[in-house]
Amino acid sequence: MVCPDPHPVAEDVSDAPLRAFVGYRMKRAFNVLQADLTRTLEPFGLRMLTYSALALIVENPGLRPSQLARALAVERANLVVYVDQLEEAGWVTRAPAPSDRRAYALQCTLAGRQVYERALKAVHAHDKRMLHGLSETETATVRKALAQMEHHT
Amino acid sequence: MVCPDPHPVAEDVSDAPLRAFVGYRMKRAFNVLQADLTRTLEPFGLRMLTYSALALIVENPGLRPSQLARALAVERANLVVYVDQLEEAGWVTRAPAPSDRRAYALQCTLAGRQVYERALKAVHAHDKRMLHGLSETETATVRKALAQMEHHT
DNA sequence: GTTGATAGTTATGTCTCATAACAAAAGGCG
DNA sequence: CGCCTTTTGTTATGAGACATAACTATCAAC
Repeated sequence: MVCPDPHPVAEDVSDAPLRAFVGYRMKRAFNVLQADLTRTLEPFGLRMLTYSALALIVENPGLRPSQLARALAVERANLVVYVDQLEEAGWVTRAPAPSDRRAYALQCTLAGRQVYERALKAVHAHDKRMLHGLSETETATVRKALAQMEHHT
Repeated sequence: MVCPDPHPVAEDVSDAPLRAFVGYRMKRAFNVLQADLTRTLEPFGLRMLTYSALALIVENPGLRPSQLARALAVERANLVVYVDQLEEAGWVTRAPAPSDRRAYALQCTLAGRQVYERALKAVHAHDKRMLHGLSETETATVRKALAQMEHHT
């Protein structure tokens, strides 16, 4: 049974003229995804970029900030802040690089590895949530399409 | 013939651990798309959100800010700024709404309609660029997947 | 050694997005 | 009619992502 709205709300306007564009749909979908991922990471004290940085540090011990910035496609200037946060949390250390006195070798601590592994499980669950209802071939197509768009600069 | 790099650059680190997630790929792809769209709209004096707002005002003359905010999924507080910019550019007017003295009826001017129609062509070309290399069925799958992710809050 | 490029950092500014608070007006209800 | 809640547009404010310029220290090449 339909429950009539007691507060006559103003008519909803359609955004159909914008839905013609894949870019608009991506923006809307990404906003939803980002909100869900932020909620997913919040209990661990991580955000999208600090999680990404921590992941690459755990998987590539000893890498340097400039390498990390290139891998994540962020500016070195901004990466400083993310590494600062990871260091303040006690998850990452800046050790002197053996071959270059300008650079640091980024290492994760035991606590850093532990929080990463717990967060990794949550992020996997998040990703599965986002892809719910899509077949294997469909998700493969989406991955391929996104890769193509990314390299189509 | 391979040209040896005279400046021995630091080894590239892979972001493979993050590529497992569709969310990460979406972020990377959307950054590229957003940069291209920003360049596309810049000659018209428009940005992503002012273009979106203008599009819905042109296609739905007389709609009110609260309706527009709902359609675009942005907060009313932020929409004010976008409408301000469109009004200052002389593309949109805030006329008093006949039935509600709190609200405005948003109308586009002739200049607003003209800049919209020219920008629309450019945005269509941008969208086609972004989907280059994908078949009809593949783009249909991408649209379906994005719609599903969006409504999977 | 001098020069030019690179590493990390700091400061600054823009854009997107969210929230809180407010006055004016509308609508429901006794 | 008066009371109360909601809605509307708005302002102010803060967080977060992103870019750029400028600086010091170091490297690397000639």
